[in-house]
Amino acid sequence: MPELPEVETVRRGLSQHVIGKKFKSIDVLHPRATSLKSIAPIQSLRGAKVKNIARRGKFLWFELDRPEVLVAHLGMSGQFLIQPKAKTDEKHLRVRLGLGSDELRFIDQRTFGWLSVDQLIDGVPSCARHIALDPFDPKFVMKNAVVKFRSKKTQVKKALLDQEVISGVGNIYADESLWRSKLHPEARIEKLSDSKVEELITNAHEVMSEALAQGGTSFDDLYINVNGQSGYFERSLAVYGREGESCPRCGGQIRRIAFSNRSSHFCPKCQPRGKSRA
DNA sequence: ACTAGCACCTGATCGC
DNA sequence: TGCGATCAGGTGCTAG
Repeated sequence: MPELPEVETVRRGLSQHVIGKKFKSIDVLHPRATSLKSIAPIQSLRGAKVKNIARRGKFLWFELDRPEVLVAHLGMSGQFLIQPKAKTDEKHLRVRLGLGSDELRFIDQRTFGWLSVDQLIDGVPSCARHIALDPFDPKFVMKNAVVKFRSKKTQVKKALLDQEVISGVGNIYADESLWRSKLHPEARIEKLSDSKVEELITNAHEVMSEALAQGGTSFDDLYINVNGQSGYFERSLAVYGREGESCPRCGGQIRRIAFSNRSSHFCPKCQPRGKSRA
């Protein structure tokens, strides 16, 4: 579910409410809430004080007053909520971290999200070391990303979603970036120039920046900020979830096609597949 | 070494 | 009303 703008919105919310607080108690209510890669039980972080909260792509981590970090991935339906201790448990509450009068709750309907204890290697949790820099990272270098992107022999949308090429982009912002770039999701990368790939990555960065400014995209309450607020970028989407509607650019009819157990939304009129090879 | 495909879950919605 | 099929913001394993 949550892509970079949503995860960054959550990171900012957590920063406001959790930095400087101690995990006074930790209760794990579902076994799948802990990643198999965790180097220690989540409960072992009891007593740790949160110093900072960092992110790369869709991975979040809490830096603590000890060498270990608490890593979190929201998967498709994970969320963090700051709640008063007395508040009734949510149906899919998986982990409860006591902060004093409030609790930090990790809630996750589909259980694809997880928490883990990990160590930092060069400032990044070892479980996230394979994740590429995202376009918001100060160390992100466009030229390197373009080279990596063009080395892939696949469809353009596959590479855009490949978190080892560029991180942070998910299904919504992939479709929106491709629309902005007038690229068919199934276009072959081999046919794209350096400058076209750079344009695509720039558009991905831009659409995610705009979404972040709106607090992300919320279709329902599966994605909300730590205080329960929705994001408002849904109204600005051009193609995602708009099958059958008119393309805001050319008026063509937006189509939805199958894409590896999921969907791609695009305008066949202004996102042509590209010239077929001779 | 690379890529495609599917498994991992729960719940909402749609068509019959 | 019920029931199966399909779909949903992601990642990672494995077969080829």
